[in-house]
Amino acid sequence: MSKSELRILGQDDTDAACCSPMVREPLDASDAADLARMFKALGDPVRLRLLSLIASHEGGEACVCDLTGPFDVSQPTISHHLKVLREAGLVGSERRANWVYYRVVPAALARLSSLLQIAPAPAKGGVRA
Amino acid sequence: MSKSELRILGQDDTDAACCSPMVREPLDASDAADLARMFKALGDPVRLRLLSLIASHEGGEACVCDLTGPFDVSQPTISHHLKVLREAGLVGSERRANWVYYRVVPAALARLSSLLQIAPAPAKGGVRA
DNA sequence: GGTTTGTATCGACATTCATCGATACAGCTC
DNA sequence: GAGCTGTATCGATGAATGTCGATACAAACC
Repeated sequence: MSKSELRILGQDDTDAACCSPMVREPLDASDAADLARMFKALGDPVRLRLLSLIASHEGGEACVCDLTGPFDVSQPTISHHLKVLREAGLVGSERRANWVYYRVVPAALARLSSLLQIAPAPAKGGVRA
Repeated sequence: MSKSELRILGQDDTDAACCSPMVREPLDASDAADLARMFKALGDPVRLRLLSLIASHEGGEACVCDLTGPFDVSQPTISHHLKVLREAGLVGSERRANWVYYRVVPAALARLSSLLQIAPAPAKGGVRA
């Protein structure tokens, strides 16, 4: 398993219904703690670039050997950052032969994205035209 | 002024064109540093709930007096967190009489949201509808 | 089996961060 | 002006974080 799990991105409604944007209602404390762990994982430039490199890599996955090159930090540091992303649920990893391949977890990114989504036209009375 | 600034949310295209999702191409280092500061600001449960409270408050704004109640932390701590959100560009503040009102900066949230947006159908071979 | 290559863990260190109490500042009301 | 209320800043402190070199683990290759 875990390889054949390629589900369509916004399609799994187990997670899809979870996240109305936070303009609609205030987050409760437990949701906030959960989401904050994910945002915190994104709160480092190296990790952000790592995620971007993984997401934009061909096939949607990249091995660690592809990721250590573009940075000025050491290999243990890259490994540490990947672990943070993995434990936040933003990426998953799989070992194939000598290499470990990382790929993004689309549902996690979609959850954060939709949380930050803002109503395009709030129809809030005074703001009209 | 500054009160009449209520522009429609996703409408200002000055920032709207900035952000192709990071699946399309890897972020460069300076963009990543900029974005990481914003995500880091979201990486705390108190700040996330603060932002949510502000965004969901009627009129799209809330005074600090509305924000200190729901938390177990002290008033200076709330003030500190609001400062972090403000310096990250996620909220703006305005003083009116005794009270200071905070409101979200929609363009900032939209930028982060669209960055995390994932291509709805990557045309990955098998996954098509 | 020994060696080599790719990745993760360990221990240490400097820096940043979240939090607090005390206090200062801003603006209202009397 | 005096006092009051709402908010921000200051200084301190314990905890978390990013980084490194050294080292351990995993899998291939000879």
